[in-house]
Amino acid sequence: MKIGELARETGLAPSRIRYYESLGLIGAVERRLNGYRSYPRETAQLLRIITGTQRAGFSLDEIRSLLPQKSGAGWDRPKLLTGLKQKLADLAALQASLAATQADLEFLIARIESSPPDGDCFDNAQAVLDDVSQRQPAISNA
Amino acid sequence: MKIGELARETGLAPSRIRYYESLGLIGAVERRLNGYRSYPRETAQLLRIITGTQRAGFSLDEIRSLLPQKSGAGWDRPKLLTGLKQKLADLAALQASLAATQADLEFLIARIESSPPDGDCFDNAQAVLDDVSQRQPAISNA
DNA sequence: CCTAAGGTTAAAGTGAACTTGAAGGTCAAG
DNA sequence: CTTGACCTTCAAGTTCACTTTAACCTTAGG
Repeated sequence: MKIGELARETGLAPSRIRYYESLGLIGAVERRLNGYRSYPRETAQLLRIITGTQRAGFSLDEIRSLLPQKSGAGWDRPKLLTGLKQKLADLAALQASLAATQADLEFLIARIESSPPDGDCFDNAQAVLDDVSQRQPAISNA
Repeated sequence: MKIGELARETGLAPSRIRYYESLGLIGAVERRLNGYRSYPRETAQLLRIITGTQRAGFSLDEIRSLLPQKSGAGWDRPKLLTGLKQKLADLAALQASLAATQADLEFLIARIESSPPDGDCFDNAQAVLDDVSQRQPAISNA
């Protein structure tokens, strides 16, 4: 699989894929005789995992630390497990924070929908904002 | 409340708070006679909402479009509601994607923990990676 | 053979989100 | 009345995550 095909399959720009490789996120890529990169099928999944983890709030540096290098000398299993479990905890925290944000949004929407249909001016806006502000901490901030 | 106190309370740098103001995220801030900014108590909550929404994957530009400007001429209620509901949908999608990532991680951890304690070398790593790659799409990519 | 589409590298450019620096004003304590 | 902590503005600097550009090579098709 050439880089263009992989790009089409994942929706990522070829430049982005090469960039990830340059950061060590993809490991060593096989080359054809002409110098073209040749990817195994799994790379698409790997890229999806990378972008997904990214959207979950992890930096590319953090992601690299999680991904085992195919080309590496070997794994440090305990270290890897610790890292993975840490990320799992992070993920849970992020999800909680997301849920809180979602609750905030839902509350805000309900408040607006149930407010008097005629009075849509400044005071109303202020009241809604105040209501939202009054709610519990909701979001745990790093 | 002066900017330093607000900074301490929220854990944000004063420069960051001024930056948000410059982007129109905080609206008009009251000033004392000496020119110092003076914040009402709610601002801390507002900042927490901003950072939380940010962590949920929204840009400051998007966040501004969601936040009503206290100083603005008025609200466009239908437009606001549409925007909020769109964000809610986005949030749900992001949560689903997070859950999938979490499932991936849990699967990976289980796989590593149950693998032969002696064979912790390259082949093992490759097998784990392949297993993970084989799982369902898991992450919906933008 | 020529062309168009796609591949290669290295280096420079971009946009978002901040931070830092310079140069200065304010204020309470000693 | 000076010192230190805090405030002000504005411009410039930084980091991250890419993209774009330039110069060049490869391959398939008419």
